[in-house]
Amino acid sequence: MMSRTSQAPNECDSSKSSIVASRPRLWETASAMSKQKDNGTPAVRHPGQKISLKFLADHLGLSPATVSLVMNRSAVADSIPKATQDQIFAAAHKFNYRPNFLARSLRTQRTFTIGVIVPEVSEGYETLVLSGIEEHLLREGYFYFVASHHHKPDLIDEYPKLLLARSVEGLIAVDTPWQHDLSIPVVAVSGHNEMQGVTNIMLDHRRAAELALEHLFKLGHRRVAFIKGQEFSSDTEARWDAIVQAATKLGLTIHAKLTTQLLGDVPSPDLGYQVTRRLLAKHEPFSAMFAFNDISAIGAIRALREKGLRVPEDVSVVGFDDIQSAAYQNPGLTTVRQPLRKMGRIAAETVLRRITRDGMDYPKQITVEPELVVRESTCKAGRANVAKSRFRKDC
Amino acid sequence: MMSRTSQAPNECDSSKSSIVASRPRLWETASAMSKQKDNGTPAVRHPGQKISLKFLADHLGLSPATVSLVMNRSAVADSIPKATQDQIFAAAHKFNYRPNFLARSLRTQRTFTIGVIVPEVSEGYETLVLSGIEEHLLREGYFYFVASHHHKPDLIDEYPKLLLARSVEGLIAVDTPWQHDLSIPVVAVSGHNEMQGVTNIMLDHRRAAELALEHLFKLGHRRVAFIKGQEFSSDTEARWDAIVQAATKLGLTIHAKLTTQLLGDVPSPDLGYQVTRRLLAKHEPFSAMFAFNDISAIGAIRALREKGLRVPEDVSVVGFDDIQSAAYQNPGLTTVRQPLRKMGRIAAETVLRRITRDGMDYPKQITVEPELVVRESTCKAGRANVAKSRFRKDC
DNA sequence: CTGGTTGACTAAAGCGATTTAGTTACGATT
DNA sequence: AATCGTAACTAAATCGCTTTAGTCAACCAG
Repeated sequence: MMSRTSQAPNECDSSKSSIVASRPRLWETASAMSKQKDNGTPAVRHPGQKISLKFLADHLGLSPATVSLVMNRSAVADSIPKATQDQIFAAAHKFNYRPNFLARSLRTQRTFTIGVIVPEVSEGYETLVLSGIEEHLLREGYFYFVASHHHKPDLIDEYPKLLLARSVEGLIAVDTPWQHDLSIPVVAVSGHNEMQGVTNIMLDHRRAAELALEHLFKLGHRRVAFIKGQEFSSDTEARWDAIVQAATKLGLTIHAKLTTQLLGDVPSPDLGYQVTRRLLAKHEPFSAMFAFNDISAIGAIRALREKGLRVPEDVSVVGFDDIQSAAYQNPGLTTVRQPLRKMGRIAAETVLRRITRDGMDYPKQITVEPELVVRESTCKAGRANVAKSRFRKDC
Repeated sequence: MMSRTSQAPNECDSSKSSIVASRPRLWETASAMSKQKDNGTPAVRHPGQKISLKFLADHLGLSPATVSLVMNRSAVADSIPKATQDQIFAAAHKFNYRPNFLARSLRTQRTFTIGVIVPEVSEGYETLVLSGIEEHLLREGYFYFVASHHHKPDLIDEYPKLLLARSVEGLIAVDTPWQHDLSIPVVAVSGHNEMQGVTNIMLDHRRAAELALEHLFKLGHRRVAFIKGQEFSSDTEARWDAIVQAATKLGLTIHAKLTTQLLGDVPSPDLGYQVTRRLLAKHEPFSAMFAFNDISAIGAIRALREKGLRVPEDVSVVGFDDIQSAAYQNPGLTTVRQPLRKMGRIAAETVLRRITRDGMDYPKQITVEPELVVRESTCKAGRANVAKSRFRKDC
C-alpha cells in the first residue's frame, strides 16, 4: 500500500505564485517562455492531436521520462541542464500541454478528489456547509463529487460505493446516518456515528439548548412549545436530549402537549407550518416556540400569523441553524447559530489531514460551539397565553 | 477521435432493476450468486489486496480479457458458456469487485463526469439550478465537479482548464460570463454568450419584464423604482433592455433618479438594502420597486420598513427569480419566477445529449418562460408618493 | 591505462482496465 | 486426411503518465 505522506504533485519551489494558494499545481507551463528553439525533429501536429507527454517528448527528441521528470521538478531532474529544461517548459507552454489527470491518478494512486454526500443540495443548511467544504478543498487543489440522497436509504447505500469506485480519497457525509465501514477516511458533519474510521464534526448541543432556553426563560417564558426534528435527521435525538437536560436545569417543564415533531422528508417551511397549525388547534396556551431549525421556524411564524398571533408580541419564536435567510426574515429570526460554513471547512480540513498524514490516530469527534443570535422574533413574555394575548402589544 | 455515440458502459438487458433508473451501472455483481465453485487455483487474498480484474482472473484461472468481456456483457462474450459466466459473476460478487473507474476511463476515453462552474454554491439562485443539474446528472450515471469562482476573473479563467485536465466531458456554466473556446460541449445557464460551442439556456427576458411591469401598471403604479443588477452578472444587461422595452410599450416612464444599481460581489440582501436607503435619501416619490432579484428585494423591503414605509400598502415590491425563501418572506414576495430547477435540468440534459450524439449541430439557445407569482408584496397604488403615503392603508 | 564519478538521459515496468486479433482444440465435412 | 467451422478463450496493445534502475559517454584521478 502506498504511503499517503507524499506531498501534492508539482508542489514546487517555483516562485511563481498561483492564483489559488498552495494548490497542487498542474504544471505552470509559463515558466520559461524564452529560448524555445524547436528541436531537430519537430513532431507534426495533426489537427485533432491530443497533446500528450509522448507528443511533447517526440517533438523535443527526448524521452517521455525526461519530460515528466522535468515537469514534475523531480529531484532526479536536477542533473538536467537548464537549457533542456527551458526547452521542455517552452514546448509545454507552446502546446498548452496539461497532463492527463486520469493517467496520472491511475499511476500515482492519488486522485485529489473527495466525495461529499448530503440530503439536498438546495437547502440552506447543507448549502452553507457545502460552501465551507468547497472553499477549503478547492484551495488545496482538490475537487469533489457531490451526491444528494434525499434521505433515501437506497441512495445512502449506493452513493458511497459509487464514489469509492471513482477512487475518491475521502468522504464527507453531511447530516447523513452512517452505516458503512469504508476503507477511506470519512468525516461526518452532524453525524453522531460511533463508526470505525469516522470523525464527527458536531455542535455542542448541550450548550445550544441552554442558550435558547435560558434566553426564553429570562424573557419570562414558561410555557414553551417545541418542534422536534424528523426521525431521520441525525441531529434530532441529540438535540432533544440536550433540550430536556437544559429545561430540567432551568426548572422549565416540558409539556407533552406542546411538543410536536416534523414530518415529511422534503425540507420546506411548510413542514413547520403544518405542525404549528396542528399545535394551535389544541388551544393549549404557550408564549414561545423553539423550532428544530430555521426553516420550520419560518413556517411556524406564518402559521401563528394566520391565526392572528403576532410574533414576537404574542409568541416568541427561536429557530436553529442561522441559515442565510434567517437574518432577512421579517421579523428577523432569533436563532441558535451553528457555524455551518466553519463546520464545512473543518470537515474538509480534517479529511485532507487524514488523507495526507495517514496515521491510525484521528479525532473521533470535533465539537464546535453554537452562538445565540438575538433578532426580532423574541421578546418578553406578557401574561402569555394563546387565547388571551391576541391583541396586546408589549414589546 | 473516438465516437461518442457508444452507449453508457454496462447498460445491459439484465432484469435486475437498479435504484437509479437507467444509469450506466457499475456491474451488478449480484446477478449470479449461486454455483460459486472456486476454481483450482484460488488466488490467495492478502489482507490489503486490491480487487482488480487481474485478481479475479487469477482466482478463476481465466484471463483478464475473459472476465472483462463477460462482466461488460460484450457481444463477443456470447460464446462463453453460462457456467463460466456464472462463476465469474459469483467471484465478482464474492469479492465485492468494482472496476476501477480511472483505469476504465483512461482506456475508454469516457469519464461520465461533467464540470459545473458557478459564482457561489450557497446562493438561492445557483443552489436551485444546481439541484436541477445534479438530479439529472446523477440519474444518468454521471458525476460532476463544482467550482465556484465568486466572480473572480482569475478563477473563471483557471477552473475550466483544471476541469478539462480532469477530463470532464462537458461543462455547465451558471451565470458566468464566458470567454473560452473549449473542445467539449458547454452549456451556459443565463449566459448570453455567442461563443462557438456553447448552448445558452436563458429566460425570456422580454416576457419577464412585461409580466412584472404590466402587473404594476394594472395596479396603478406609475412611478416605479428599479434596481439593476451588478455589471458582472450576465443577466443584467438583457434584463434591463427588456425592461426599457416593456416600459415603452406600456407608456411607463423610467425615471433616471429612480434607477439604481447593485454594487458589491458578495450576494446578500444587504446590497439591496444599501441601494434602497440611498434611493430613499433622494426623497423622490415612487409607489413601487422592481428589484433585480429576490435577494435584493428582501433587502429593499427592510430598508423601506425602516423608514416607516409599509410594504405593500405604501410601496409595492416585485422581486425576480422566486428563490425558495421568497415564498416564506413576510410579506410573501411577489416575484417573476425563473424556473431555476428546470433550467438546471435542461442544462444537464443538453450537455449529455451533446456528449452522446456528438453531432455538429446543437442548439445555440434554449429559452424558458417566466411566470409571475403574485404574493403579498404588491397591491394597488394609492395616491402613491413616498412622502404622502406614510400612514394610509389601502389594501 | 584502468577504474570511478558524474552528468544527461532513457528503457521499461506498471497503474487497471478494454478490445482486437488471434489461437487452440475438437467435432463435422468433404 | 485435409479442411473447415465453431466454441472458448487469450495475448498483447493501448490509454497517458510516473518512477526505478540502468546506460553511455566524458572526464578525472591514480
